[in-house]
Amino acid sequence: MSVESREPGRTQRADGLRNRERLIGAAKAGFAETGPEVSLEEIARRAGVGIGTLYRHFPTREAIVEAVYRREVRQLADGATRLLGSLSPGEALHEWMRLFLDYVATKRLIGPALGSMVGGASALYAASGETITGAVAMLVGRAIANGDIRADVDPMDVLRALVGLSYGAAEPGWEASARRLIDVLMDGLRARA
Amino acid sequence: MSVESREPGRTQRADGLRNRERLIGAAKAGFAETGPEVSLEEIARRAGVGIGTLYRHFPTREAIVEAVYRREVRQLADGATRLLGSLSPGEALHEWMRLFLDYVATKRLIGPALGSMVGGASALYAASGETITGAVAMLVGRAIANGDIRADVDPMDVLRALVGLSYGAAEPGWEASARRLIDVLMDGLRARA
DNA sequence: TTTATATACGGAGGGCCCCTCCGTTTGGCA
DNA sequence: TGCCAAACGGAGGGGCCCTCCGTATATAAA
Repeated sequence: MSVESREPGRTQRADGLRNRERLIGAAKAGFAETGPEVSLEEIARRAGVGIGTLYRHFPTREAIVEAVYRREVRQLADGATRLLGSLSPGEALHEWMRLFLDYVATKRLIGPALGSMVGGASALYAASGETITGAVAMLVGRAIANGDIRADVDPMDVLRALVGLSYGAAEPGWEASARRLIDVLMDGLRARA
Repeated sequence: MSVESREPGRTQRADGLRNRERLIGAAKAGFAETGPEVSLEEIARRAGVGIGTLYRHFPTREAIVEAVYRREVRQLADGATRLLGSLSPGEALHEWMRLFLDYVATKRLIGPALGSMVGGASALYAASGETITGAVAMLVGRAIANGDIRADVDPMDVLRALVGLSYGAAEPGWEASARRLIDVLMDGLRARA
């Protein structure tokens, strides 16, 4: 927050930016491997950074949790554009659905840690919902326009399917199963010859 | 557990029993005043007991949380019998409903701390549900038999009403409001002349 | 009553964590 | 190249969890 929008008192130093990114990455890895209770000192260690640096960038635990979440949402949305740049629209949609699974895993890991944010968390989730809706609409639209998938597909249906797949994330083996189901879903979406 | 059912290798010492009770009491007070994250050392301090003693009686945090919960349920159930011994059945029911509020508060405070018990927690809750169902059935039955309340009252309806009152426990002022509503409910239940 | 001993007690101490504070280093502009 | 705000790192105070073990005592047997 405070670091994101800085008035030009000087400039944002490159090392500061780098460490910030490292910390977010380390936090994500820590959540994935240790769970939501991973210690802040552990995150700093993983990032190869002093504990003081962590606290300067993220004054509270929630701050860093939120940062991880934001970055994940952004990467998911950016992923749509990126994939459309290098793959056929149909393939891009397919690949993006796989990306979505990773996002779900993150959300699940991070949700608990966000519990204390009371009101703020729901606003955060709401904003991310819009971002994702936009991304899926774009992907589906392009895929239809290109004739890769059936023309009567509602983007929201695709999103609902993905959300549906997310129930029961947590059980072991969930991700493998979800990936298979995504392949099936994609087959079903494809335009018939 | 291990302490509850002891084979007669010797006897359960009186001081041990006393401290166990003190610890449960202190834990309840701690949950009420500090919340579910109250530290075990704080509980021991409140009980006027060394930390070692706490750990001997309750090897894990869950163990003491569960003990508080069990005691609360038992007191609620025993309360029904006790109240019936000293008051008219109608008054006993009225007073017992007030007791129920205290139980709800405890459950709310303790529920989060039970999160880690995974399967065990639901079994614990289920057992307590039966205990409470029995108590309310007895109270209502006696009150009807005595002509204190209308004869067409289903005990489960009373229980449902009480559970309904419990929604929104957490907001400040909830308990006072719930107590007033219990008076209203009791008026409604009373047999007409 | 006295004694023996299983039972119970208490708290020091090791390890980890949170968070602050401040002396040191360094990136970037002039 | 030199300056200095920006950024760094980690020691240190305080807390919590949990174990371990020497000490005290309730109780049953003598």
